[in-house]
Amino acid sequence: MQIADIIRQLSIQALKAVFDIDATPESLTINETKPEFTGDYTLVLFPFVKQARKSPDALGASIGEWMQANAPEIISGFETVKGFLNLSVSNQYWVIFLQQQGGEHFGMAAPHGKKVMVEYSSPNTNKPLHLGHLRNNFLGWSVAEIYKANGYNVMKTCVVNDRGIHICKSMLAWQKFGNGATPATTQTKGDHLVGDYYVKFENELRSQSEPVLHELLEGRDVAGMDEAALQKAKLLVAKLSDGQLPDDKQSEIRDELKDMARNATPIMHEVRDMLRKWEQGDPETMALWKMMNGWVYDGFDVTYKRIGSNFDKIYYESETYLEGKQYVDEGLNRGVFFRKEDGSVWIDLSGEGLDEKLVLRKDGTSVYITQDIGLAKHKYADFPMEQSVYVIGDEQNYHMNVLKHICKKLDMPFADGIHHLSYGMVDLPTGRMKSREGTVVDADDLCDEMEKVAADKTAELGKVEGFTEAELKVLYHTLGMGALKFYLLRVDPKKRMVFNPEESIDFHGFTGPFVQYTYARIQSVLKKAGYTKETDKDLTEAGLLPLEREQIKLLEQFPGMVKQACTEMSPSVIAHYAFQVAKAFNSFYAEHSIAKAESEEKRTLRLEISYLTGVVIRNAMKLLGIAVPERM
RNA sequence: GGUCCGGUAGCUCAGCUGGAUAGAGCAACUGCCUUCUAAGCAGUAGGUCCUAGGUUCGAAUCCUAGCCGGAUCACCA
Repeated sequence: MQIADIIRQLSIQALKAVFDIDATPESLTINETKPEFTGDYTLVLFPFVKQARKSPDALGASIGEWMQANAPEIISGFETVKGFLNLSVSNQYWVIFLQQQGGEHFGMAAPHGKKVMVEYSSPNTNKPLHLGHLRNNFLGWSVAEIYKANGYNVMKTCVVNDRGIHICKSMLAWQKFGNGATPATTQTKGDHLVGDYYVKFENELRSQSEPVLHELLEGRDVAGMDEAALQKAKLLVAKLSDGQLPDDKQSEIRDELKDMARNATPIMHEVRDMLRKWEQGDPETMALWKMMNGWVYDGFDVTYKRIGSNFDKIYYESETYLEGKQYVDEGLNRGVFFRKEDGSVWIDLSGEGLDEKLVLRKDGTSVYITQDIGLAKHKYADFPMEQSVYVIGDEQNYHMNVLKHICKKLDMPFADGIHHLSYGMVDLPTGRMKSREGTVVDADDLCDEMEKVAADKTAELGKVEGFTEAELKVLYHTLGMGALKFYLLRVDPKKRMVFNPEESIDFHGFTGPFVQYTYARIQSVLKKAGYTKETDKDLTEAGLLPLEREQIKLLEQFPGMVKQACTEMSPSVIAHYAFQVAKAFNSFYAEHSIAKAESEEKRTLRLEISYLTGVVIRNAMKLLGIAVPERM
């Protein structure tokens, strides 16, 4: 049990014994004592002043005395200040903790058999990965590690969006403009090559749609548009030329016309044809699809390997997208869904504060949500988990809410365990990333840049001596990825965040390399001092200086942080904690000599503190997916 | 318009199940490398915690209203 919980228990016992007050653990406020007062943890007395019918000072004194008398091995002293009972934890407690609780796996809970699935990454096979995907990947990986550290059996999954009109766009453009180009002939990474053709498609579409839009605005008929659409377009144009509409309404109509024009272009007709052929299983189209997707997967493999991401199971949408339909029948039979006159199927979620939601089109084909229902069921069949975490951007909050409600209404056993780990978009200092303006930060480029900066800084500091070329390469990778991951994970996931390129490559302060540096420093000290673990030496008499005590206190909190990170599904908790530990150690290091301590007991004590700090940093960073170097 | 999320130092972010004088990092300024790694440490300066009410011993934190920013409310995925 952690010391904060022990103090909580003691407080409850004291209140009962001295004042006969029944307090619940939740009704107690226990904080760390502010540095300006003496003590380690503080019990807030105000809530009990009335019941005890004592002044805060008297109340605090009684409780403090009781604790000191009944748990002298834990509480060594107390002080009541203005309604706050500041409790000092005994040196003995801290030292015993340091010698006995520590170990290579400190902070990691034993397995308890509960299962959790974490779905993350979810790439499209028409574009390479970018900065937003990195936030997703790092979050997913880290949350999976955090669950493992809390004793869960974790299955990491990835759902690949490998079908649909957007995939066909790359395929069509390659057919039209590619001249048989392959990753090999062009020396281009497969995902980038395919992405390039996606861009080519969009460019072609733009140039084709401009004249069409012009025609529409002129009120002329456009080939390839059906009668109804044409009528609608004419109506919109008439509204526009009216000149009566406010600006925002006007631009809305312009956007709508633009869309219509885009859809009426020859190339959009072609791409829709291609999708139809794909759905019919046309051999030629399938072959093209398989070939190009293969290129993309080869490219993704390289990137995933580089960023240290992998999955236990990959689901391909092309294989699962038809599965949801069978549950529509089930839902209809049970009255969860209803059918409208046109044949479309809906669910009414107005009771849940949402709207009516379509689950099957009138032509009988499934929509996004239908596929997700099918996939959820499929996942559960593969891995009957208690919890299922979806790492998906916050623009899908509504969708995920709907999915959870539908699964609940269908009485799916995993429904209550569905959690949407919703994260905010990554913006640039200049605003949001826009592919049209070419401001998207490519994942591969970013990794290159980070490693290059790591190399430059290392060279600048003259720290390359004693490393082989191969070791340096590993080090640059460790540092570059550490900086990037830490930068993206230190922010609360649900918040939108700003990616400042200059700040992200900073290796000072609240950064990955700072924590990594502290770890390397510790290993260097331990190595030079010839450290070996000593558990039988009696250190309780050596006393604890303030910085020594602070450091042990911080380390003792690690298991609690691991738990908190899990309940909050927030790696940022770990990032902040890891930084705090590193920062405190550096102060301690600067103030006290470790290997040349004043006495043998102090030397042993400080080596133990250093060792456990190293363990905590390594384990905490591992939860973030960040490796730590033995030297740097 | 409905729903959800955010608004804390010049910038990026903690703190939000109510607790003591609101914290880090970056940027600025001052010091500290013949002693275990200076990618470090110590210090100075920097705040209407969006606004206005309310709840109470106590509010950045809870409630109400409003302001600003974002997302979403598709027979797209």
